[in-house]
Amino acid sequence: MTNSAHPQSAAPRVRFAPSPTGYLHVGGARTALFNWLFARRQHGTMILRIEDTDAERNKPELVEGILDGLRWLGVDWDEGPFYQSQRGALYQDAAQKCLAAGHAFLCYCPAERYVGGDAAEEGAAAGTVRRVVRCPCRDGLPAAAGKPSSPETKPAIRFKAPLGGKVEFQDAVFGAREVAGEEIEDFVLLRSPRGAETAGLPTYQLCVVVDDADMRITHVIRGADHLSNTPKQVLLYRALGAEPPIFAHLPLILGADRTRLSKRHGATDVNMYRTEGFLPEAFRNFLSLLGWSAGGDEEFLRTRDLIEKFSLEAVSRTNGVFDRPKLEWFNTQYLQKLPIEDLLPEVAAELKRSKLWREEWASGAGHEWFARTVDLLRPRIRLLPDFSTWSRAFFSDDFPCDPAAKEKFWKDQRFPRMFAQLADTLAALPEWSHDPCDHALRALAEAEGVKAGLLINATRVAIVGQAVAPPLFDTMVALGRERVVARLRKAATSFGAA
RNA sequence: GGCGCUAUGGUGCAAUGGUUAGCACGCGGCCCUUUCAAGGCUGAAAUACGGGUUCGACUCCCGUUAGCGCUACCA
Repeated sequence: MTNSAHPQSAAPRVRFAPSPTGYLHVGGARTALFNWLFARRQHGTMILRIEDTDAERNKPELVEGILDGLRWLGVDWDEGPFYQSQRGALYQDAAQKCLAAGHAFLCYCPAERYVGGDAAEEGAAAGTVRRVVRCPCRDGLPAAAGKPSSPETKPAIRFKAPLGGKVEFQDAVFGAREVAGEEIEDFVLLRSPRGAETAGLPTYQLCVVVDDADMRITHVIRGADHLSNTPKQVLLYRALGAEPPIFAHLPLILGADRTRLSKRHGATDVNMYRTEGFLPEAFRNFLSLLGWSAGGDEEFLRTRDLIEKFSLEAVSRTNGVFDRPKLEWFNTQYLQKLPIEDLLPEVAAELKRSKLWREEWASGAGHEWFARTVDLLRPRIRLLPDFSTWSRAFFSDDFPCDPAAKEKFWKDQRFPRMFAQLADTLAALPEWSHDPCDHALRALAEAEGVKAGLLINATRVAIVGQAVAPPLFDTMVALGRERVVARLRKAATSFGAA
């Protein structure tokens, strides 16, 4: 009984559904990115939904950080954000509907009767109950388990999982999936009320399905950690009279030791990468290649390329390691290869943060100078803040002189004299450009009987305060005659004297 | 424990059942050179193991091993 709203016939609708129990982590960001790439590629709709049903672990103040992370990543959304905490009636209705239709039952078991996870292992060893597969309450025997059913006992609502048969669904990444009905446990839909005033809160399984159905999500793209839970959700879709969407489970992102990525692997908060000064497009490129590839050998893929080439079918099924060195490589690639005008705003923002920015660089000749200087600097920059630290001497006269770099030259008393001499020569140059500076310095070096390279290195330290900088004469041109001459004169008097 | 997923160099990805198994990061060497980068060239480095199927297997099937996921009144 397919209707016109069948998942595959409509324009795709996808969603990213973080829960505000922490920051936006790398794995979530990758999930968000893939949803977004898919939506943009297919001209579909991207929806943002905040899954905040866990009243205890949920921290509303974290939502803004997650949204910031998404915005920085360049992931935008067409609908939402919706909050599950504000949609309670929908879940209550759905649970009642399941109950009325016989798809669910009231469970009077105390919550602590059944345990899972590690505790289950211990329980198994002790020969006690391991897990809920078939709850004794499902046949309408509230007290069947021998539990006290006092008038105060408030039931949970559990889904009545099938005793046999198969549950099938389609996964764009993992293929056609099939699970035996008896493998699925009687999972909770509505928690039993804790305390007299609290209504039973819905569980994740109920909320996702109700919302995904209500929001007409056609493709559920999420982490592979949800793969095993999907059959339960498929059952719920059917019970609610909805057609299940197509699923696409993404392989997990692991740390260097191949365990799940966590804080001890370093930064896992996307906003930390922003703070460190990665370019969002570089981060996006790197992230997109974790569990996906465009097919060929091309790796430098700008956002438009990613959108053009993205497909769920090309997503890998293998968990991948988050390789920070490669992320850094991507960043340097973007720093170098981006059209200069695309990079300038990021650099300007960095300089503003560091209070080094000057409005005259925003337009006209000042802007041209700014663009040329950034262009000169960028092959050596690794992270955005390097522009205001490592390259500080290019944007301010207030910069430190590296003592170690200075020490290499200050013992040689010829340098102060040569700096003074060079300053005079440069000041008198008819034209301020690379070659005249070059010739002037080499002529001086020859006259003084000093190797040109040595004088070049010393001069570099004199005018930018450090041994590492772009080629000297390009640096001179970028700094401008005024600054170079002034800094040389200052070095002439302060260099030898310590 | 049960159920499931996965397996190509250290890492991320390629390879219609037929390639000397390719690219990139990282690592080593060389070139360039005015410091440091960048760039160019280059080297080492992989199909987890065992059985099948096939003329031929990284590719298909089975088993083993390992890793991971799920197994919550978390999401």
